[in-house]
Amino acid sequence: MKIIYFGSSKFSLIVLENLCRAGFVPALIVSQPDKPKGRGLKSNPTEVSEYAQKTNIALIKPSSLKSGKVINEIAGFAADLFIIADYGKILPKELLSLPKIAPLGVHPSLLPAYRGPAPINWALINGDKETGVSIFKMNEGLDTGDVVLQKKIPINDADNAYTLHAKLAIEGVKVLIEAIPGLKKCICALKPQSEEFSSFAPKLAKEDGKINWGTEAIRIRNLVRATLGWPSAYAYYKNKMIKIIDSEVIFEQPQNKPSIIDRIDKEGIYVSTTRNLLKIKRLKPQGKNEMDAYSFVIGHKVAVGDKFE
RNA sequence: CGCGGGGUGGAGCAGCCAGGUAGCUCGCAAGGCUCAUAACCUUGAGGUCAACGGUUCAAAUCCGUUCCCCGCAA
Repeated sequence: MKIIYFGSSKFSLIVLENLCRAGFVPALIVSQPDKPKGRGLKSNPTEVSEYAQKTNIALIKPSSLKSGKVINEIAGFAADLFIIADYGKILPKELLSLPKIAPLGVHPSLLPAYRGPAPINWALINGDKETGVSIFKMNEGLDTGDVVLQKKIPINDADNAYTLHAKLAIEGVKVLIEAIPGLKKCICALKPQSEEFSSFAPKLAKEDGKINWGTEAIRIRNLVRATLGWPSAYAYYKNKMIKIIDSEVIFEQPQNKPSIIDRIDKEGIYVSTTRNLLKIKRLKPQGKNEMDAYSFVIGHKVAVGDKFE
């Protein structure tokens, strides 16, 4: 079984690692070109590229998949299967027809729900109780191909963007491996996705992390766990940006207007919302390391009645 | 060389601009008060003020260099 793997992100890396561990080592890895990121804007390889270099698997990072040169190079591998997980670009028709069996996508949602780049985050923002992974036959659309196999995964109360990413990536590989043996047979009998029930999960913007205090505590907490890592749920305290790392809903009626600090103890800072209190447990002030909410209180003389914005 | 914040006892901060015996809140230890306590009172331990060099009678503080952490931006 000759596999070509397309991927870029952390999610993709976990899928790739587990795939290799299971014995499906790709003949070629295709990732996004190095991009300037981080402090100093240095050009850095994607996590998948790094892995390829570390393990000495052939790697290409084309800036475009449409050039004849790139297509020829990929065609030269005569692959049986493409596996595409969070690659970041749509594959053109010429490429999709190359693999002998099929181009397979791994997507961390129950398609046709949450098509697009940020399905995990949006499932958390919306407070969903379950999500899942889908293995589908890639076509020219954005996560619109016929579904081969799906698995539902419950979302626990303790889950956040990190844990759910990891969980879905690991489950995704399992389902993928399960799907491979019977592929040839089932690939022609697939049913198309229902357009009627489809939804789109757009990429998150910095602004999506901004906390709106004029809502229920539960929704703010969902935002906190959904955006952990990036872009992070944030608010302003005395004109400084504070990212909320960990929070909890306290089922008590707030004594103050939304965004006012209702109570403080060693466990955290309790902020009023339109319904219930939001307990901030860990946070990260602008330019500082992450810390317990109480440490922040101690160093910054935070008082009951102070306001977040 | 993209822009910016920061490195001060275990934690979070003040002090730096206008150099002159290291401070605050918390934690920790011991003692006290108390039926009792995470509450309160008293006492105490713990710091080469990131590193190196310079200026000075004197540097956490001024000047220079280096290392490390973080935010923005992507």
